Amino acid sequence: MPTPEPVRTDFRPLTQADFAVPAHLLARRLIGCLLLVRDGPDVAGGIIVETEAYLGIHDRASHAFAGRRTARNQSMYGPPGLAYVYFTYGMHHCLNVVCADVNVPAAVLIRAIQPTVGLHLMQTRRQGPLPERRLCAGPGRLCQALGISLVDDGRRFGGSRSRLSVGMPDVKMDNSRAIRTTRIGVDYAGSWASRPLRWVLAGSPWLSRSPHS
DNA sequence: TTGCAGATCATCT
DNA sequence: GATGATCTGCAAG
Repeated sequence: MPTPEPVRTDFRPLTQADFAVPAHLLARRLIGCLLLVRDGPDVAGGIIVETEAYLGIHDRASHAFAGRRTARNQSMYGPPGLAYVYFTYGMHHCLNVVCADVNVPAAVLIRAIQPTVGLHLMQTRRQGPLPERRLCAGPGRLCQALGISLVDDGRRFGGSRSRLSVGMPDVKMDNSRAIRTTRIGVDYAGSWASRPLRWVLAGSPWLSRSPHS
């Protein structure tokens, strides 16, 4: 019989102004923030420990490279503070936070969280039991654990009663250990592949991959 | 611990 | 028809 954890909703949600910054700044800012996803009475989420910035039309690794605008990526062109959720490899969803400005297709991919809220629910969704460090370590795993799918594409990150919310916890994690590394899985992107646009909380056991592997 | 192959399908060319 | 902002299990070292 699992012990229910307290549901923490005591945090300051980020506002549209917080999201209206370039992706590399938001990627840094999100490290240490709390991400929560509600599903009726259920809540799941945790502390963001790994992000990647996708800068826009000049970023070869971005879905919006060269101004590409399709049915899939149109959320990227929306106002800051939307979710851009896409489906890939035939089985995985990935969650991004749209930032910058309307018609500027920049976004931050959430790659890993330290799960803190709704652990039992996340284990169920992931068909666990799994070691906690594998529960939300990777963009696909994270979406599965949080129950995120294409129905969340274009949804707004709102206040603590919204389905999606992200914000500063009342006791903010020390993110002075946030460091930059290169992004994962974008080897095809030429010189953009070697740009340090991935942020991780150094030494965190919850990362999808260590910075030096 | 590391590396590879297979799964599986929306999206784009 | 090819590909991918991935994950998993298994085999090899």
